[in-house]
Amino acid sequence: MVRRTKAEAAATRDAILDGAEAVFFERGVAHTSLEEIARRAGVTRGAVYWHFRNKNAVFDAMLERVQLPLDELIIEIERQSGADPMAVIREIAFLGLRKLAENERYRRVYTIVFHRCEFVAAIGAVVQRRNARSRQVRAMLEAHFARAQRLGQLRTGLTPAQAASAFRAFMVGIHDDWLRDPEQFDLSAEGPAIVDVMLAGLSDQHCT
Amino acid sequence: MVRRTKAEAAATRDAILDGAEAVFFERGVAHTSLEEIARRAGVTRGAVYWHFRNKNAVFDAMLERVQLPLDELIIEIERQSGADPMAVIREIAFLGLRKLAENERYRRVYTIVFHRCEFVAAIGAVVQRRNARSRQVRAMLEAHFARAQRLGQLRTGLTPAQAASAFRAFMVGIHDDWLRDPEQFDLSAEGPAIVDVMLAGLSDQHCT
DNA sequence: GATTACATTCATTCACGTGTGTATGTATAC
DNA sequence: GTATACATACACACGTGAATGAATGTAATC
Repeated sequence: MVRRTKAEAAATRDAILDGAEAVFFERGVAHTSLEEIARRAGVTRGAVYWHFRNKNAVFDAMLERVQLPLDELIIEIERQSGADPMAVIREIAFLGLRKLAENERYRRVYTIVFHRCEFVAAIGAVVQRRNARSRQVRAMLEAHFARAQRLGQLRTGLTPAQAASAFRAFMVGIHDDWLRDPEQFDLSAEGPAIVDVMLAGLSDQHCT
Repeated sequence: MVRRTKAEAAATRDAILDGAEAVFFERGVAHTSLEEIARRAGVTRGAVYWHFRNKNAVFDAMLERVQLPLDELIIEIERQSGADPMAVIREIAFLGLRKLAENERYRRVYTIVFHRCEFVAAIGAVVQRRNARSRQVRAMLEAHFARAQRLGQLRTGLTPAQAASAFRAFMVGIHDDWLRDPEQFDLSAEGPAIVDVMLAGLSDQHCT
């Protein structure tokens, strides 16, 4: 069982990432060995070390598999409903919750990110990339809220930065809290109502 | 250096927990050895194994050191402002943020809980206790929001369960997001305003 | 288009370090 | 004198990373 065609090699690479996803989810990133990942993927550590430098690289690649498509979707949303900033915010929130509720891979990977790994200097590059991503998202949110403010849609007395902080905290919290115990409430059913609570807090109130 | 008085023994126990706190924070729970904890505490692994069964027991004890006082404070709050349910909610939120901003031990331990450990079956008891605690908090919140609803203080169309979910997500998110990068905004200064965004979303709107 | 030469894709093996749990030693408080 | 509060020592398992092997795809050559 050796030198395969390019397509077959790509398939084993994917199998390794699938295996990593499963084992990371079950045992946590730090507690899983490359041996377990390889076994789950039906290969040996040799294959893993061929495709990836070490466990961090596996983790990294596993993240990219779900983050890249999501980034593209967000860009798409921004282009479509670019006119109304609060609508963009709302769509992004709904998109996140829908992904969580419906896409198993997304749910599993983010469970790993939130509850099955340690964000520590040892995984270096991952942490830095995550922080960079984080600041990028924050900047995007602030820009939308600033536009909302100019349109009189932001609650009076609230700065765009504060709005961004509140919204981020809320979205991060939904992920963290719900993924910790998905049985605590029905995300598909209650999600939109819960998001609208946050949006109501952020929006200027018009009394009819 | 051996058999000490009871008070001295309790002091070394505390020193071990202090060391664990520091090393867990720096390297993550899974990546720290009892040897490192012992060294930081100025003792050997022998002392650690005498006071605790294993690393999980150390982690457990470290958590209790901050959770017990916090529980008592919340009980105190509930007794004082028992009349106004939304005021209780607000006080609890403020208390949490104040602890985060001011109490270094609280901040470090919760950084560990949120970003430096893996919640996986391997740490068994801790996970179960956390889930139990979680359901308990949720029940308390729902009770307060139910009372608020009867007083006409809850946003119309919102159920107490939804309100509890939204509030929990928000508070968890503040912890998760801010602790990941405390430099991203000034929690002491902006915290109250951000909390009030959430509360505004949860409250019924009175148009004057 | 068959052969040759080389690169790819893994499997296998080995050397090494590191952490754990326990057993044992020991001096002191009680 | 005995239980306590540690320090020391030991046996063991596990994981890593690199080195090596092996078999096949692929491309160049004739």
